[in-house]
Amino acid sequence: MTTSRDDRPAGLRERKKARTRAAIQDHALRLFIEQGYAATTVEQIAEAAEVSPSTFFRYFPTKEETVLYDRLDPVLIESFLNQPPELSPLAAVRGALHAIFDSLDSEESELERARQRLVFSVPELRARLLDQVAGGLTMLNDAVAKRVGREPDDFDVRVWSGSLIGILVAAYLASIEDGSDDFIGYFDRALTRLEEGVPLQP
Amino acid sequence: MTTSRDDRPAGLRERKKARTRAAIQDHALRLFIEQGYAATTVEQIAEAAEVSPSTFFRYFPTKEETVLYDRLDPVLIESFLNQPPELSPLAAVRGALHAIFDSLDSEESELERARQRLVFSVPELRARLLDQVAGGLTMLNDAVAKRVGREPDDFDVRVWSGSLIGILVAAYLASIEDGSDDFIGYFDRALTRLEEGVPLQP
DNA sequence: TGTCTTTTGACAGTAGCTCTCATTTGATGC
DNA sequence: GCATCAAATGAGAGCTACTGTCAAAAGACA
Repeated sequence: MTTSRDDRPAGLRERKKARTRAAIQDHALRLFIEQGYAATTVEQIAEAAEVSPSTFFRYFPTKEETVLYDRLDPVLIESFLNQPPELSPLAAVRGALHAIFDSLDSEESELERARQRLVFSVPELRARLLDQVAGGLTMLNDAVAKRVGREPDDFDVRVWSGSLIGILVAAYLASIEDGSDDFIGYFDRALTRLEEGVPLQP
Repeated sequence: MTTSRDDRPAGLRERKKARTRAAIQDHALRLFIEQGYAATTVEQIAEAAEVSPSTFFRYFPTKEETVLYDRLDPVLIESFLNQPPELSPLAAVRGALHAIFDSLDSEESELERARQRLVFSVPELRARLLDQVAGGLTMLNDAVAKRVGREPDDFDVRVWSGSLIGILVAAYLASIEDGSDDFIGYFDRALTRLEEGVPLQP
């Protein structure tokens, strides 16, 4: 049997769980946008999703996590690792970014953008997001090391990965500040600068 | 009259406030190290510092802040801005880092290191630290822009600042992982790499 | 249908944090 | 010194995120 994507919904139990999880997350996001993050209590979310508060915490360890859980992250890493081996690390990064973000339909990317706006405007969430980014740095560093055939604790590799993440964050912030939706374009330009050795003439 | 450093303790009130603040922070740090961060309650800290819990929250908005408040941060920025104008941005960064960290006596830097270890081991604190780093990026970006005579939203400037911060964080993490105390040395090497255009050959 | 396992809800409890109000304590003019 | 005012403090009530326990409900499987 061949199911197109999310392979095998399996039992009723699993499907119900997935639905509950999605319901909680959706209602949470909606309420946060409508009334603000702090002003929305877990109890309200639970009620909206028609579960008890206890159940809420069985699905999400913290209120923050309903917003922070990023479905794209693991997909991005996987895509990076699957880029053709003859590509340079930087070209592979570029390829992975495009592969993922160009595949989102307009509804998905609109929701994703709403989520990002929320994360950036709530200090609490922003802080945890950055911690995730730092975690991503380790993963990226390992992947880069593998790709260029060096050790993960190689200093050049670490510095390179660090600059890459720093550049991406800076480009992302720039796109937000400019009010632009085209963060992929910003990423591209930033990657090109890194390719050129991060020049900076007065 | 010449007071050596912290100019004019002024009134009794001010001095008492400063003492209370320091007491809270010191006892908090001590208790965190002794019993762990989560296991230490605000009530315990308040009791140790001989103030009421209400007073604790008048001095620090959150429990986290007792650890996170970094006295070196504003000093670093100031030092960067005061570096001789003929230096390149990168040389100015190097100069500022050395100016500050080389001036710490052994007790100060030991305490600072204990604080850093704590911050890095508690996810909650680490997350907020990173948010501070992101805030620092904006300040750095503005300072760099001024230094090279460009606009703060200049893309090259942003990318450069981003890569610098990313590199410093990566170098810092590397020093921690290696168990080295010489993070200044790591910073230096990382800065040199940036100077060379962040090369990475396979 | 009956049994076993997972999921759920009710409830109680802890701790971070806010707010209010009365009391104390340092600053200041006389 | 003393009276007056502003700032600092403590006591206490209250909200909410989060944890842990236990019994009831619902799906899996025979």
